[in-house]
Amino acid sequence: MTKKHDIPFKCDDCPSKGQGIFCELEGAAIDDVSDHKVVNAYKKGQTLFVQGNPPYGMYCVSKGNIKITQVGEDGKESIVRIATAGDVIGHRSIFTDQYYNATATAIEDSNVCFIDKKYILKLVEKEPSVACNLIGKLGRDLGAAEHRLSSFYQKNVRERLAELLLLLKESHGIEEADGRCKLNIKLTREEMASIIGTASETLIRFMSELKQEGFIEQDGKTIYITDEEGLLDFANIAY
Amino acid sequence: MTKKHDIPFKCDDCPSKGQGIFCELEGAAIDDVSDHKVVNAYKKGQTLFVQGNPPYGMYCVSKGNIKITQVGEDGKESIVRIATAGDVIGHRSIFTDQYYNATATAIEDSNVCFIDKKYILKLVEKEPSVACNLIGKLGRDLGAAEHRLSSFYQKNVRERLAELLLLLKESHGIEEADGRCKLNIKLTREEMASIIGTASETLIRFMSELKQEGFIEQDGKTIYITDEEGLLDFANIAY
DNA sequence: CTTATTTCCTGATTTAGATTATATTTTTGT
DNA sequence: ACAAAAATATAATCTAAATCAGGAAATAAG
Repeated sequence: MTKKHDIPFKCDDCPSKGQGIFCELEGAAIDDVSDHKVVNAYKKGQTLFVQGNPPYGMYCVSKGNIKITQVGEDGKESIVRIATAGDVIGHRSIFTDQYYNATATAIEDSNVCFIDKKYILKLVEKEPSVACNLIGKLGRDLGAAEHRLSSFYQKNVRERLAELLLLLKESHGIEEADGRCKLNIKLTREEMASIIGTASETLIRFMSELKQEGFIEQDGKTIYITDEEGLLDFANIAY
Repeated sequence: MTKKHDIPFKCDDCPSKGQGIFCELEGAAIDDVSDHKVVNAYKKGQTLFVQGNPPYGMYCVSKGNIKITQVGEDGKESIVRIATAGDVIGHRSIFTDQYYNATATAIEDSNVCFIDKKYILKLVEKEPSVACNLIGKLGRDLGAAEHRLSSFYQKNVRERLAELLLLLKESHGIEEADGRCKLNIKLTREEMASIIGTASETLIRFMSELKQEGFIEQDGKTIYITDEEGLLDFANIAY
């Protein structure tokens, strides 16, 4: 594995400051967190941790996007979650006392802080705001996972794709001057397919369809949403 | 809706004592919880709360089984989780400040305690053990949801059915004297189908297959697992 | 007890999407 | 800059599971 590069900075200077579970900590309290973390720079494709390994701490994304994947016996990869700036990863395993049941991989060059397990467990006991934010974060993630679960059964691939694009708009969308919305995340077709649980060929087919219908545009690997209403319609179509 | 029936008792006398998120509270602390709850008896089929409504508190199952479902535009129902004695329900919505995004329905006669929202929020700040147990509970639920998510894509219906039966054995299995394992939960075929995300006809077909193969037996609506190894094999089969 | 309703089961038919195959474009490494 | 590898794209075929259809059991209701 390529050696990851260390770049020290304080939580107070983090680009994702005010977004994560430490957002309510101030002064000495947040400096204390800074003193207990290590910042690592991961190149695209590098893994933070691997399914089956024991957790030694928690990760907090400062910059970039990390995919959380599960690999089946047959080698098929499913993306169960994507973590962005301000998100934590690996927290699940710490508090449930289980081995990692997923693998975390940087899908672009990212900065991620590592915080020791013991310190986090202590911090949650000491700082109710951290505990509450963590509960909230887990709660929203669980809500999202359960929503996707029912989508899987209740919707077909075209609808799930439209839903995915709208979700990515919420989480990574940037409104452009020309009225289009740029999705500020680069995913391969394979990765998009493994989020909505379909074959990449099928996903590509429906992406082409969406482009032809004029709902989305593409510039290299960057996707622009040009007609949100249309996508909403497309996502609801019942057969 | 049929009137639900109130039956007062203390947390210390709860059949699920020691299993839930309050398990580390003792003496005055647990009595304080008792003073802030109401015990309700729900008949089979009664709903605790409905998707879209605002949450006023949290539910803690004392006895019985509650299904958590999401209904799509087309009316299809997905069971996203089943809560048993010791489990909490509705906690997600309280801490994420969202409306309920699922409906909770008793699948058998059950006793469930209701705890006011304000009190719970205060308790989590005051009692680190409750916060940690809640984080652990959410973490395990999230892990289970994400596992099911990847199963959905990576496994076919027969494999998911075998997996479901093995999971039900873990959560509701009772070892019988004759070596069989009784699943102490009564689900309709429709409900089982909506857990693994398939049509009831398809589920019934594979259930018949499992019976013919001798992996399971049935007595009325009660399922017995007679060959766990066989099921494990059945769940792994790759085509 | 009899009827009605719901749940369970099995077979036939259809279809959404997986799989296979092949070509083109883009990215990566040297 | 160029070759090799990876990602994208489109079309043709195949299959797992949905849907449709009809009856048997089991439960509930009168």
